[in-house]
Amino acid sequence: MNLKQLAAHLNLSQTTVSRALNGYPEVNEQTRKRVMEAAQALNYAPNARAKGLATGRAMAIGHVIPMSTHHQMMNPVFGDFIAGASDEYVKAGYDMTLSMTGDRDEEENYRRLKAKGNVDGIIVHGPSMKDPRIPFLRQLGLPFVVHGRATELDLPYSWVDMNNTHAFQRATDFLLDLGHRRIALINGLEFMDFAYRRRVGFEQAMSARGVGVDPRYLAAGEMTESYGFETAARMLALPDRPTALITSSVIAAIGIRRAIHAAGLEMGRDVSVITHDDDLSFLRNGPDVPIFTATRSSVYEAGRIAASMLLAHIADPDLPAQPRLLEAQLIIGGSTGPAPQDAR
Amino acid sequence: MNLKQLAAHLNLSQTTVSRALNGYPEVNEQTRKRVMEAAQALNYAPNARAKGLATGRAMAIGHVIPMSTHHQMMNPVFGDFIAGASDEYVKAGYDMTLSMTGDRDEEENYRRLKAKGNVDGIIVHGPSMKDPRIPFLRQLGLPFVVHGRATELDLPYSWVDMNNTHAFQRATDFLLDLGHRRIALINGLEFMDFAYRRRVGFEQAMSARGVGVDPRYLAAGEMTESYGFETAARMLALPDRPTALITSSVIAAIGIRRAIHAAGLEMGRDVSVITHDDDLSFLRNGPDVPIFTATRSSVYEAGRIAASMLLAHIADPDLPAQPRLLEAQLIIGGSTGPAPQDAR
DNA sequence: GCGAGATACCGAAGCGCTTTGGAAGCTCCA
DNA sequence: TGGAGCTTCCAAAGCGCTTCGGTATCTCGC
Repeated sequence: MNLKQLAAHLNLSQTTVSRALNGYPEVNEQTRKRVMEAAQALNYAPNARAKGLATGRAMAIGHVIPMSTHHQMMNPVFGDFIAGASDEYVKAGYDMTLSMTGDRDEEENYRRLKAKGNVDGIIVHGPSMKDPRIPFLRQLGLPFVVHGRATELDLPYSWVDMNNTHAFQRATDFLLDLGHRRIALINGLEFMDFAYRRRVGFEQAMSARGVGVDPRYLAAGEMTESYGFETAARMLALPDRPTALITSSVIAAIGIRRAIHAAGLEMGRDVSVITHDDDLSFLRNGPDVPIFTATRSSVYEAGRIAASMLLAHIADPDLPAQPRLLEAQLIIGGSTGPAPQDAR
Repeated sequence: MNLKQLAAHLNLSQTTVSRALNGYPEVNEQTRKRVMEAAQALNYAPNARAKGLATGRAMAIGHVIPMSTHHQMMNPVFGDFIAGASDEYVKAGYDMTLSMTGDRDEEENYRRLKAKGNVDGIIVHGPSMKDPRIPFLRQLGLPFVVHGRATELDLPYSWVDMNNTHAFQRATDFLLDLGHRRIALINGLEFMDFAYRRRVGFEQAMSARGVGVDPRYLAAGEMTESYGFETAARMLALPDRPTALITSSVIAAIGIRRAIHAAGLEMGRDVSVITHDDDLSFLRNGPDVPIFTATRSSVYEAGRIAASMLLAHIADPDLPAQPRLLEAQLIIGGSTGPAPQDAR
């Protein structure tokens, strides 16, 4: 069933039917109703490709996920972000297309995406500190919004990011207030912008109190359970082991908890833990009393915001670049407590 | 840059340029080379919408994710599956589009997907035991492959699924061999086909040895960490607590581990645990010595297989429906051991 | 030296939609 | 009563590609 057939069936021209369906004013309300009903009954839906060809708009958004270390990065956060974005797209009648790219020929990839013309804009995931994709996309002229940002780039572009620095500053301050001094940071890979910023926040809080950062208490890696476990186990084996650990993800925190138990210690008493919590749908940090004290910021929400910003940019290409900084909550759970007396 | 311009630039007809680019034989090799080079230099890429309109093929696959309990289902497994599928699509030059649907008006959704014509086939995720989508899609005539299957449906259709029944049968047998008798199952939601099959496997193994299943040892719910924790905590508080637990996901298993520790017990000694392990990229079950004894089957691999099956169906619509059953490995980790003497 | 068969190219139609540029038919007032 | 001004509709062009149906040129065997 296509427009032509529908028009013939209604004894109307394609023009009129098209206009009736798209809400143009120059069509009689009765006619419109008749058209709508027929379309419904024959379950006609306009062919998206033809529509796109005629209008020059794809009505679709591309999400490009870099898979740096081959699939390692296909991380759990992504699902929730996508879900949030999708909710916005659905409302606006947009589709969502996914492409995973290796880091190789990334530019070529975006260029094709534009030339092929099946997206009207893209969301950039997982920016590094000086992400070359950002200047490239600006020059390419395809609307885009970055989830996160690139610290070392001084260009106007739209992004939505959590205030990583501030969140980790607060988390660190909280631990310092509890008397902790030997505080460790088990961070994500630090070429990723979010991880870099988190370390900065941590270090700022420490130096603001005149507390030194022991390099043995710093680690950065892929945020897996086993990375959390191994790193924490190593640190806890030190003669002057840290009394508190801050980490970047609940998954790593779970590994840390395991290491604490394995060392015969108790989390929240012997060793405090604060994690960042993306509020993932399948990894709730305890429904009522949170297991972990955490800096929390919903990545689902970030997805929604990024999507609606992008849609705004598409609707009005002259819209100036727009930054959007989300503050994390600091929620208190059972994983933190005052520093043990003997460690003060 | 479009075909017309490229053709003009080369002093050739659109026809010839098109044929040169698409590898048709009726074009001089020198001409083809010249065309290819010009296309590369001017970085021309054919407009996908126009191409689709002309060929009737979208060169894209749709993934439809049901979000039953509003986002709860946006589960961690999905990311890895998609990554696997994507690898196949890239090779074949296909794109991937995602749509998340509520359970409401699901049919309408698929119908639109077909009418809009921006996918050539779809992958169905998370089938329930009598999933209405399957008969509907068959009737709709859009090629599809199901990840999982619908036990109560007796229709030919293509699917790729893990042998859930057999995997859980083996896991149960393994525990029985270790002398366990009070074995609990903490399962996923049992209207989901995979969860149902896992319970069947469990029960079959138990009854084959004449061991009864205590209803207090059975639970089914959303596979979150806290569900694992709470359920296990409840069961472990029973006077005749289970000596072994089988569960459906590593995430739940992590919660179970926490409950075991919280009860002052040791996993692998006082209580054994076997989990199913989807071999997720961000949740490796211990790189060398697995933490959990597990039935393992890579969902990334399932994604690859499903995708390539679907592509085959698209290439040849007459291909008969094809089932594909993947066997899980039973890998031994540190979470299982002989049943405690006093429980035998 | 001529027709058959390759070879290498081209013109134009058509995919299903939107949208421009009218054109009927109607109302309504001078 | 006639034409200005609406309202309501339509024919046809065009979006960028593929592909059908040709055509011109060349090769080659007899």
